[in-house]
Formats: sequence, structure tokens, C-alpha cells
Amino acid sequence: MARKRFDDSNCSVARALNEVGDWWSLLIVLHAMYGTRRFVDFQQQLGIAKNILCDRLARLVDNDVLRKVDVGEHGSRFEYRLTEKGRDLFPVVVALRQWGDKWNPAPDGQPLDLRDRESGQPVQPVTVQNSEGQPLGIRDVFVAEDQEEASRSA
Amino acid sequence: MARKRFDDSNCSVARALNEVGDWWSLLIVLHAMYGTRRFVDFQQQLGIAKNILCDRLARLVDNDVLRKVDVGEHGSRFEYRLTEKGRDLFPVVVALRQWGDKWNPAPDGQPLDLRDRESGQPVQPVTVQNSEGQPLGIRDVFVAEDQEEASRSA
DNA sequence: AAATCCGGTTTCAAAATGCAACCCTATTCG
DNA sequence: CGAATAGGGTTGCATTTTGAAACCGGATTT
Repeated sequence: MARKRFDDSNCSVARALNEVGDWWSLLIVLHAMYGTRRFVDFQQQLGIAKNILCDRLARLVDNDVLRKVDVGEHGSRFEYRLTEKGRDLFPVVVALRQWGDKWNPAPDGQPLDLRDRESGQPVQPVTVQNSEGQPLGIRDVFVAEDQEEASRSA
Repeated sequence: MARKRFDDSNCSVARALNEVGDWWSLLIVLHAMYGTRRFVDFQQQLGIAKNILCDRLARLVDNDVLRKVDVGEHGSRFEYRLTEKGRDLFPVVVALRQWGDKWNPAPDGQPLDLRDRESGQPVQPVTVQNSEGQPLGIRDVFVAEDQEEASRSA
């Protein structure tokens, strides 16, 4: 049967995964962040089948993660560029990269070294933080009941 | 043909996606973070087919994201608990949730309100930060050449 | 003793994926 | 100019993956 989708889930993680939660989409976004914009370049760098790449790019465009820009003088050359929504996946991608580097270090060589352009210093590990900027683990947080539910049950 | 895997990719994002990059795995981890531990509970909360759930749980256990704990007095009742590696996905999940809340708000109701247990204040948006704690966008960073490559080309 | 719960495995149809071949429109090369 | 090649796809087909439902065997409950 068909893969399940979560378009209308009331869980925002499920809705997010619905857009970028398959094997390729986030890698495409990652490469777009590295600067890749052309169909052929995505294809070669990712080693993805062309039909799948077509499908994924179309879906990402539909979901407003990428924008398809016509750059051909005569109309047959395109670029796929990140939208603000797409660029906003930056923390997700970096958090995932850091997790991968920490728990599945590359067999050969150091992890990719991402640095602040201004200071030249490495970026910090991505964490969930409280209002003072202190990192929080999963046990340091709780889910506040939302207003409506609170008032309904009152 | 079979889905491509990235076990040996030299990209840590690809390696990470190899472990939690399918439609279900991260949702399973999410629910584990909410406190779900039993097979049946995952099954009902996620609405996932049992065979797929079996497969995903086994894979997550193999990859050391979950630990399968025998809690049956006589050996046939289990719990799946997050390992440290699994809990370490917290920033990834929260970043993804915040992205979903921002760009695909729930049709009905507010986003889930995650708060610091100690202060009672909402957690901050997850961002990539420089050494001073200032948030960085994708254009504010660069990839430093690694030592080996630098010395090889010198 | 019968029914139910838990955690699976099996079976089978419907999708999704990957590869290779093909297509059409520019553009480039000789 | 004509031929070859690049870009961006689409089509067909074989292989996997997924999902639903049926089944299963050992505890536990009734």
C-alpha cells in the first residue's frame, strides 16, 4: 500500500517530516545550502536517479522549500534555489550533522568544520536552550497545556 | 531496486539520515521522548503497521538509538528506551518541530508549548550560534578546509 | 477454561525506487 | 553549416518497501 502521509497530522514534527522526511529531501536541501542549484549537479553529487530527483525537486518546490528559477536566456535552463523556508532548515541540518559526527564519526578524517564567517571560530553545538541560553536536555523540559484545553477542562 | 543506503558516506548528514531518516524512525524517537516505551503504545499512537514497527524498532536498537529492555517477570514483556545517543536527538527533533510550527502551523490550535522545567519559561528557538551565542544563518558561516587536505595541497 | 493482551511473523497487493533507454530543446564544436 | 553534446526531463520495467489483515504462541486476566 501507499506510504502514509501526515499532511493533516496535528503534530508539527509529522507535518515537517511529511515535507522533508524522506531519504533524499533533506540531502537535497543540504546540498542546496552548499551552493548547488542545477539539476545535473544535484544528480551527480547525490548519485540519485533522475526520475526520483525530478519528483523530489517538484515536491520541494510545491512545499515552498525551493524555488525553481528560469535562468535560460531562451527558457530552458533552471536553477533550484532555497527559499527562506528552506534556509530556515539550517539548524535542523546542522543539528543532524553534529549528531552524525558525534555518534557515527567518519571512518576517515575529521568532521566537517563549520565556522562563523566573521570571527573564524567554529560554530557551537546546536542545543535547546532556556531563556538564559543554558542548554536543556529532554528531562529539563515539560509540555505546557495549551490555553484551550486548560480552559475546557476547567 | 532497493533504497540506497549511506552507511559509508563520508557525509555525516547522510550517515545520520541512514539511521533516522525514514518516515517513521524520527517519529518513534519523538514518541519515546514523550515517554512511550511499549510496542503496543507506539503502534496505536503512530498508527503504524506492526511489521514496519518491528523493523524500525529493531533497526533503532541495532543503531543504538533505543535499548530493548526485558521487563517481563517471566520474560515476554519489553520496553524500548532511549539511549544517550537517542536522547541526543533532542535538538534535532525540537528544531524540526519549530520549523513545522513556523511554516506549517497546525490548522487548529497553537503549537506545542515546550518549557524549561526550572523557570517555567518557553524554550528558545533552536539556532546555530557563534562562540558568543549569537544566532547564525547559512550565509554567516563557511566550511574550513580540514588539516589534512590543507597540508596535502601545500 | 476461555478470553485477552503482548509482541511478533506471514502473506499478499499496492506503491516507491533505481536503472537504463529515450526525447526534445539549446548550445557548442569542428 | 551540421554534428555532437549538455540540460532537464519522461517512460518502462524489475526489485524493494510498505501496509493491512490474518495468524501465532506464551502470559495474564476473567
